[in-house]
Parts: sequence; structure tokens; C-alpha cells
Amino acid sequence: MQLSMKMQINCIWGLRVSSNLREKDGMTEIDRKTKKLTEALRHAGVRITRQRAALLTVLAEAEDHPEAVELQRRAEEAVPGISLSTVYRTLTELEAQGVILRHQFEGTPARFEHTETQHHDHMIDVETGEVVEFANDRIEQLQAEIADAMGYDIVHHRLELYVRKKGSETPRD
Amino acid sequence: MQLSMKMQINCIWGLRVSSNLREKDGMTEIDRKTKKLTEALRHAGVRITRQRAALLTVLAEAEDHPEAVELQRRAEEAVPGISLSTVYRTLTELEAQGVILRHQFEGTPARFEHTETQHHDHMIDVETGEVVEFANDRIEQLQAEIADAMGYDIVHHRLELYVRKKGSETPRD
DNA sequence: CTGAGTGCAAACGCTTTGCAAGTCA
DNA sequence: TGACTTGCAAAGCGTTTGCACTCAG
Repeated sequence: MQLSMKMQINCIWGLRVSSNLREKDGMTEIDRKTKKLTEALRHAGVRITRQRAALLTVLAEAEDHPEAVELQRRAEEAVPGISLSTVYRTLTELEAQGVILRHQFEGTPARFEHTETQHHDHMIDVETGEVVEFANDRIEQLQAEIADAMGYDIVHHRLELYVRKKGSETPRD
Repeated sequence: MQLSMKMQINCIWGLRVSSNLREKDGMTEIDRKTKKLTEALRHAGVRITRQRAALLTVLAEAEDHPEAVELQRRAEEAVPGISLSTVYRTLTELEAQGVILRHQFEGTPARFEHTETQHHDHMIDVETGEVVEFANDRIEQLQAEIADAMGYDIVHHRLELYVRKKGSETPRD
């Protein structure tokens, strides 16, 4: 999987590369993400309970796009009885704060990820459910031009490529 | 709303312009669409019941992107007691036949439209729910290149711009 | 005739909500 | 302390399904 290419693709990630090694200031990247998330909540006048702290850590650690039940499962390590309603309530709150994103891919429960600095879109492998992130400035620009030409401002957008590994069986839709 | 522009936008529709005037062969465009849909069903060895005939007509007439309940409402003119289950079952069947498309926009029930010859994407006005169609070959091409570079074939894709009319209140997200 | 299609009601999966009990600041 | 958060159970919503009845072919 080549990460740099000539053509229009200016940026592509596969699985996110996370460096959880200790860094100069003694914090891991996850520590930093957790802190960012925690502060977002505190700033909104929200209490940091055990449940929320656990979820914040889990979200910061996540390198995939887990769904609510999966987040509950992961949070249970720290807070055994955490309820699904609490998970959903926290996720809704965090989404409102803009620190996580909710993705509603086709035919699956919503999946969540903490907001990255760089915007990106998603490719979903229809066979495996695996999600690959990618970004392309040219597409973003074209979208903006189209909306503009129609007299609209884009509030947000959604570009999802439902794909299949080359050479898999049943190559037709 | 200008329909032709210089730049990259090669094709944009607002509300679909439907010419339901009688044409040379004595059929309206809706007749033709209904026939196309009916034949698709019959071809699949599916019986054409009153309910299905009504739905086919309603779908052919639709210039918007109605949801299941709305289709039921419209079909009731021809078949008073038509049930929502029948509507859903028929829609699922038609989708499988590839003659209609199911769109799952954010926070709303699925919306349906009969498959047009030309592929297009959607712009959804977040204030009004209104849907505007657009198409852009360049974006399609870029998507294909990205998937290809990552070793995937696109099964299908989804590009939705959630927009707000320029100059509406609360211009921020 | 006879099996595919229907309406009804009940179940479904995901998500939200009301409420009493618990807890964080 | 006292308002905010939790867990539980129940409700919500869009959609699907089991079943006996009906009807198209």
C-alpha cells in the first residue's frame, strides 16, 4: 500500500499509525488525546465521572471506528457495570462538543471516532466491514464549488466508498 | 439557479423537469417509467397486484425522494387499505431488481427514487429537508482513482452534501 | 386451483428517555 | 448538600417478519 502517489491523491491513511511511545513532555499521544477530550467535557460544564473518564480513554485509544456496544465492552474493563444508555448519552454529548464524530455507514450501527485535526472520508470494505480513511483536497474543493454554484453553503458532507478488495469473487454489484 | 456553468460542474439538476405531455407514441413519460418498472417486476416472476401497480405508478410519478410512509399515502389513492409492510416489501424487491434506489440520509427514514439513467449525488438542505441532485464526472473519476490506488474496486458510493441556503441564520455549524 | 402476496400484529435492532437511586463537586 | 449522572426498564422509531387469509394467474 503506497502512501504517496503522483496524481490527485494528496493524502491517504490505512490504519491509523499511532505512536504511543513516551514523548518529550512525558505524555503518550493517547494521554494527550484523552486530556483534550476531558477538557472539552469539563469546559462544557460536564462532570467527569468514572464512566465518562473510561469512555474518554477508550475513545482516545481507539484506532478503529467502534460502535456503541463495542465502546461499552472496552469501557467495562475500567468500569464493570457501565450501561449502554450512559455510553450513548456520553457519545451524544461528545458529538455535540465536536470532539468525536458519529458515522452512520450503511446497514450497521453508528460508529464513532475522535475528531482528527485533518478531515477525511471513508472507504468501507463491504466484505469485512473494515474502514479505511482517505482525504483528497481536490474533491473537497469541487464539492464547495458545486454547493456554491447552487447558492448553498456546506454544513458538512459525507463521502463513503463501499468497496471490495480487487480480485475478490463476485466482482459485480 | 443557473443550469449551465463554466467550471468543473458538468451537470446539475434542481427539481427534475418532467415532461408529462403526450409524446409521439402516445405515452407520457410516466407511462414509460411505469412500464419499465412493471416489466422489471414481471421479469423477476413477480405478480402484479393492485398494490404493486399503485406503487409503481406512484414511484414513476415521484419527482422528489419520498419515504415509505409517503409512498403509502400516495398509493392509498388507488388502493385505500395498502399496508406499510406491503410498501416495504415491494420497495425491497424493486431495490433488488435495481430499478429504484434507497437513500439513507442522516436522521431521516430511508427515501426512494426510481433509478435514473444518469448517476447523481445529493445535496440535502438541513433546514428544509429538500433534496437537490447533482453530478460531477471529475469527482467520480477521483473516487475511482483513490479506490484503485488502495487496491479496491468501488461497489457503490455515496456523496451527500448537507447544506444551508446562503445567507440563512446561524451560518456556522 | 394454488402458491405468491396481503394485512395485521408482533418482533426487531438501534437508540433515546423517564425515573428513582447514586454520586461528584 | 444538591444538582447532575447513572442504571434500569420501558418506550421510540423505522423496518422486518410470522401467520392466516386473499387473490392473481
